[in-house]
Formats: sequence, structure tokens, C-alpha cells
Amino acid sequence: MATRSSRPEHAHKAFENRKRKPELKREAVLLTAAHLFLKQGYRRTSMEDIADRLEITKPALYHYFTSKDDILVGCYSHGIANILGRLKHADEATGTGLEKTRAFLHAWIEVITTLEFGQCVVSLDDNELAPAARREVRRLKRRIDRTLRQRITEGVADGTIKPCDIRLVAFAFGGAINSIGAWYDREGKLTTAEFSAAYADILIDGVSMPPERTPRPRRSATK
Amino acid sequence: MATRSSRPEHAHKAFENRKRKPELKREAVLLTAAHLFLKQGYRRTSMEDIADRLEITKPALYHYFTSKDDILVGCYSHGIANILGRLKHADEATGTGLEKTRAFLHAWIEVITTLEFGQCVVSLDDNELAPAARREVRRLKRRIDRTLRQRITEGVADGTIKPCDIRLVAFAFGGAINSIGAWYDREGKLTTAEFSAAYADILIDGVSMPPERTPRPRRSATK
Amino acid sequence: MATRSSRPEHAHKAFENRKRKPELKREAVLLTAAHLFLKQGYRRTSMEDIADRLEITKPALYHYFTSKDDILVGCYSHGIANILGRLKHADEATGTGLEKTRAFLHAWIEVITTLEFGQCVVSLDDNELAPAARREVRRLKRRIDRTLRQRITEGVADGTIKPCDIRLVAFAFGGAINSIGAWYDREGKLTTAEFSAAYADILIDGVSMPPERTPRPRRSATK
Amino acid sequence: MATRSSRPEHAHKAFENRKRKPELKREAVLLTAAHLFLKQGYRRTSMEDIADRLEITKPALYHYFTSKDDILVGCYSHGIANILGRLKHADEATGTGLEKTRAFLHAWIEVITTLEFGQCVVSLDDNELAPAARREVRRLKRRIDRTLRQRITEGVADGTIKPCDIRLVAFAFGGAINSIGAWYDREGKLTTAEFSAAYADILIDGVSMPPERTPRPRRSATK
DNA sequence: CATGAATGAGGATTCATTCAT
DNA sequence: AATGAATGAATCCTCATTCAT
Repeated sequence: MATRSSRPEHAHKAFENRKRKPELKREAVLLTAAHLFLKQGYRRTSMEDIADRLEITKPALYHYFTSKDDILVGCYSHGIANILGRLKHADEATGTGLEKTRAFLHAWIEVITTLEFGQCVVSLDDNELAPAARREVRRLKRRIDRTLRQRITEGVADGTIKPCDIRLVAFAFGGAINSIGAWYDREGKLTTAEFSAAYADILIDGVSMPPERTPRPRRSATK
Repeated sequence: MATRSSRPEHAHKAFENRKRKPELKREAVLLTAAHLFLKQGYRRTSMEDIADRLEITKPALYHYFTSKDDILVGCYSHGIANILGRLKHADEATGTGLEKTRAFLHAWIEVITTLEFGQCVVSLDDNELAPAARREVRRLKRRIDRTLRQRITEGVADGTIKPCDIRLVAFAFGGAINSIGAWYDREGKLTTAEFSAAYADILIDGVSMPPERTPRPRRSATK
Repeated sequence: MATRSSRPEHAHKAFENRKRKPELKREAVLLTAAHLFLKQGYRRTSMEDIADRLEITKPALYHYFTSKDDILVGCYSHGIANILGRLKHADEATGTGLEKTRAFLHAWIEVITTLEFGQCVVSLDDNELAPAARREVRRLKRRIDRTLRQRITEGVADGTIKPCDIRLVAFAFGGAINSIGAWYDREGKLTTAEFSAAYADILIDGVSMPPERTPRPRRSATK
Repeated sequence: MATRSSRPEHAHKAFENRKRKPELKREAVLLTAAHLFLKQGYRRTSMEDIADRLEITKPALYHYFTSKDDILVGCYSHGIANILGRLKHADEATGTGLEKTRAFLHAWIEVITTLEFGQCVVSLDDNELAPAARREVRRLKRRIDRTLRQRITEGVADGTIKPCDIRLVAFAFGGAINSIGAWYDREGKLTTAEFSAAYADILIDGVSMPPERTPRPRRSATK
């Protein structure tokens, strides 16, 4: 209990001073918690882990959050708010359904790779949440999914996207994007923007070499 | 307390008879455990949950496995063995790199959707494993990834796959496929084969409408 | 969290104004505390509960009382002072021992039903008190008991009360009266005075039908 | 954790042997818990207190009971079962309403003074219980009260009990009897039977000297 | 005076695991 | 081979109380 390791590598400075904007401290708790939840999982992260890392005591956490669940909900809320915010931007993009879909994926990928909160939304298991909170979180998640499907549907309608099983496509895109958190290295060489573009293109355009645009007729197209 | 009951809907019959191959029982434990791990997560599944579902006692589990970890490792092993087995088949397919890649994805998807063990490998958090086991599991996972990358590389080489960031493509495919477990409904309408094909095609061919193959100049290209 | 709100239905107005006699505030705290202690029990009432209800902060409570215990002691003191005060009145009544006993019970019942402080004395568990306070409280409680016994003794002496085990009678009366708090509804239909009289009569006169006043001599009274 | 005082003064021998009727152990837990609950109150009695006294570990308690609440419910059930059992006996007594009421009080007092479980029912605060358990307990408690009122009503009907406010009478009787636990000394000089009789008589017959109904002299009063 | 913040000391409960039989 | 019993080590959470401002 005495010799706890863990230097404050994070934004724990918020707790250095007693009198300080409580919002900052809430934020600091969420940031730290999000980090640990992603690294070790929700269950394996104890309130003590979080407190230790912030160099405060366990009960102090309960000053800002009523329960561990509440902290998780906080991470989700932050993440979802961010995602929806950026996604709305992307939504205002004009263009073909295909372009809008691409913009949507871009934005989504960016949130995931930029914010740990965003990653919480896609990586953490909302089964941990109490029923009420879970319902709320799922409602918001569904909203993201629904928006994506609408873009795809538009694309199919205006002929820029191939007729396809929209549900399946949305799942494939979602899965590919959500998995990013598991391996993406924030310090990698690609810039976030480059990465987002490249990743979105892979998903949208596929990888198969497009048929040569030769005059000769071909039948054996991809499928 | 609570409604622990739950009729043995699974393969617990192995325990009905006293005289029975222990191998069968080990199998039954793994099957049940895999099911619960996937449904509730490893941490939230207690040894008692597993024992209850099998209608045996907790210590009996320790007859077949030395620890909860050991059970998890068992699930992984089974899953990996299966995946590698089927993937080897797919590998023997001949054809262009593109075709081989497609066959590989097919096989992979099939394992995931068919076997709970397969799903364990991709859905469960290997952070739960002891270091040694974790290393082993990761080695095997990497093997799958490596194989996929090789197929893609072949495709790029023989011109059937567009030049692309292979690492990125492999991740996208992996993510999309591994996420299947989260939403795929074994009782759905599509047959496994149909589903695998459709899903693999989405990933490989993308969804953007291929440019018209006419000789005339085009403007409204995909991007 | 939770619905702590609860408009100040009680005498918390003492805290509305900054400049105010601290005595009033002490009183307000005690009143609120007594109410909560009786409703939820001492242990289940947290300092925060009290503070919330008064719409002040927790540390503010420590301005007026040194500890939770101290508040409880305050409730007891108030209650005992009140009880003894009223009981002295009753004591000054003249008449037979029976009449004085009846008057005593009256007064006692009235204190219990009228004052929450009075009820605290009889309903709250003095085991919660620190040893010193406990001794004091018990001394005072004993004083009440002793006074009652004296009245009864007088009644036996002057022939208005049947010879009986005085200790037992005092306990029975005490128990019946102290239990009132558990079910008595301050808003009930009986007025306090009516109720007190009726209740005291039951205790003193019993419920068995008095033997017919026939001319024949009888010895073996009720039993 | 090492030097715990508390010699096993109670029936903890049930835990001396590993293989033993679990019913005995459940019973031992309940007995010990009832004792402590009565002595220190439910809230102030920790699971560790109970475990220590039984010289077992805390989690072992959870082998026999699912929660602290469950233990309390156990005490209540035992107590209520006993009370109702004995009360049924008393109920079968024939005679006037007055006699039946007296028999009922007898029985009730006996249970209280004989069994700690019985005392739990009347002394412990059922507010501690979870809503469901509380409802059940209250239902049973009400049954006792209802039976008492019926006896009284019968007495009023057959003219052996004075017309009175039956609800009030039942409360007075209940209060006086339930308070017994607070002061009754099992080791006292009166035998339980004598005590029960005396106490019931006080309640039923009151203490006021019956009006002399003959001019002739009297000698020995009622008792 | 008053307050938001912080804390130390429990307390109930869970669970993987090990004994004794 | 299998079981009921038991345990140690957590883990979440509560609360009376004290600081720093």
C-alpha cells in the first residue's frame, strides 16, 4: 500500500491543487480510466488502479463519479459525443452517396485513432454496464450505424455504389474500423489523415485490380 | 440464488455417464466454457458458471484442467488448430493471388461462423492469458496474418491485386472478419457458404461502382 | 446520485438567513436529525442525509456538533428534558395513587406522541452512545421508571391499586407506551388527548369485564 | 486477524468437523447471528463478527447464506415459525374469548422469553430487509396481530371483554410484550411460566383495584 | 463562518483454488 | 474419481471526519 509504482505519466496535474475546476478533475479521471480500460479491460481495472495512477485515494474518485459504472458511462458519453459531432460534419458534405460514405468513414476512423474516448466506444464491452446505461449507449451506437447505412443506400440509389447487402457492408466497415484500436499505433509513420484516407479507400474500393478498360469485351468480372 | 439452473442445452451429455472417455469430458468442458466466455466474457464467467452448466461440481473441473487459464488456453488451442487446418486447405488452392486471397478469406470466415472455438481465438482478449500462453497464442495469430499477407503479396505481384499497403489491407480484412462474432447470427437466413462468399467479396472488391468500361472518356470517376 | 433532493419540509428555515442565532440552527439540526433517526435508524442516517435535508454542507454540521454521536446525545437531552418537565407537572397532581399513576401515564404518552425528541429517547438504541453518554441517558431513563414505580407503590398503599409485582407492571406500561412510536400516526383521527386517555385506561384498567356487581359475596376476584 | 478474542461460547461445535450435517451449521450460524443482532443490532454486526464467533472465515458464511440479509431473514423465519406454531396451540384452547386471549398472550410471551429467534422477530428492525423479504416478514407479523385481534373481538362478543378500541388494545399488548426482550433476564428468579402468567394478567386485568361491590370486608386481594 | 475536496477505516461480496473425505 | 466445505485475496463502495481555502 505504500510503495506504489506508477509515475503520473498522464494528465493528473489536475489533482495537484486542491482548489481547481472540478470539471478538469472529472476529465482527468475519465482520461486515465479510458486509458486503463483500453489497456487492461474494464474488469481488470480496479478503482484502485485508477486512483493510484492519479495519485489520489480511492474514495476521492467517488467524489466525481458515483460508481465504476458511472466512469465507464462517462467514457462512452464523451466518445459518442465526439463521434457524432465529427460525423455530423462529414454528413454535411455534399456529393454522391459514394463520396458521402467515404467522408463518413474518414471521420469515423479519425475519431477512433485520435481519441481514446472514441476507442472506448468501439472497443469496450457495453455488457459491463447496468441495463439502463447499456440501453442508452446502444441507442447511440445504433445511431452511428444507421447513419452509415443511409449513406450507403444513397450511393446505391445514385448508382455510385454497387447494389449490395447494405447490412453486411455496414458490418464489414464497422468491424474493420472498430478493430483499428487493437493494433493502430498512434506514433506510427502515417499521419492520421493519410491513414484515414488509405483505410477508407481500401474498404470502399476493395483491392481487386479493376478490369482493364480495354475495348475488348469481358465477362468474367469480379463476380 | 438467482436462476443458475439452465437446462443443459449443450454437449454436457458427456458427463451423464460415469464411465466415459476423459477426453470427451475435457471436450465438453471446453465447449461449454467457450460458449460462456463468448457470451459473457472471460472475467464474468466464473468456474461455478461453467460447472453449473455442465451439472458437475467446481472441483471436478480441476480434474480436467489445472486452472481457469488452462481452460482458456484450451479454447484457444482448439480454435487455432481448427483455423490453421482449414486455412491450409484453402492455401492449397491454385489460381491467381486474388483468387487465393479470396479462398483464404472464405475459409477464415467459415471457421469463425462455424466454430465457437474459432471465435474464441479472434474475440477473446488474450491479455487474460499468462505470459507464456499469450506469447504462443500471438505467435499463432501472427501466423494467420502472415499467411494472409503472403496471398495478398502474390496478388499484387501477378497483377490481380492493386498495389496497396499490404499491412493495412490485412488489418482491415482481419478486423472485418474478426468482428463477425459480435453480430453474426448462426440461425440467420444466409447459409454459411453464401454468407462467407458475400462477405469476402465485399472486402475484396469493395463497394464502389466500377468505372464504366466504355472506351469513351469518363469524368465522374469514383474519386 | 439518487434522489437526495427532498424539499425542506422541516424547520430548516433557520438556515435560510445567514445572520441568525446559532442556537436556532443547532435546534434545526437536532430536529431534522431526530426525524431521520426515527425514520431510518441512527446507523442508516448519514451525516450527508442530515446535511442534505437542511440544505447545508456536511462540514457545517461539525460547526454545531462535534460528531454524529454528539447529535444523538443532543436528541436525547432534549427529549429527556421535555419528558422530565412534563412529568414533573403530572407529579404535582394530587389524588390517589391510582389517579396519579394515570396522570403520569397520560403525560408520558403525550410526550411520546407529541415530540420527536421524546420518541428518540424511547425508540432509539442507546447502545449507539458513547459509554459516558450512555450512562447518563440510562440514569435519566431510570429516573422516569423510578417515578412511575413510586406512583404505583403509592396506589398499592392507599388501596387504589391491586397488590402486584411493581417492577413488572412498570415494565409493561413502559413497553406499551414506548412502542407507540412504532405505529402511532400523528395525523390520525384521535386527538392526542383522547388517545392518551384511552391508551392509559387500557393499561391501568385492563380489558377484562369487571365481575357483575351481584349482591352475593365474592372473594376470588378476576382470577 | 490473528489474535481474535471471543471464545466459542455458543453452539459452534457444529463447525468443528468438516463433514457434518449442513443443517446443523446453518442453524449454528443463525443462532450466533441472532445473538449478535440482538446484542449489537443488525447494522453494527459485521459478517466478520459472526464468522469470528463461529471460528470460521467470512466467505464460509456465504456457503450457507447468500447474503447478510439472507441471514436476517433466516432469523425472522425461524422466529415466526416458532411463534405461529405455539400460537396455534394456544388457539386451540377452548373457553371464553377472554380466556383465549389470555392463552394467546401467554404463548406469545413464552416464545419471546424462550427463543432468541422469537425476540429477533419483535426486536429487530425489518427496515433492514430488502423490499421483497420485508413484505414477506410483515405479512407474517400481521398474521400474529390479526389473530390477537380476533381473540379480543370474540371476547367482546361473548361479554368477557369490555367494549374497547380493539386496535389500540392489540397495540398496547403487542408493545408491552415486544418490549420484554429489552429487559427480561433469562436467568431471573421467576420461571418462564410464572412470568408469562403474571405479565399476561397485568395486561388483561389491569392494575386498578376493582370497585368494592359489597359492604362486607375483604381480606386477600386478587393476588 | 462556510465549503468543496479528500481520506482512512471498514464492510459486504465474489471467486479461483485447495482440502478432507 | 468426485464432492462438499473452506479460504485468501481481491474489489466495490460507504461514511464519519478533517483540511485548505
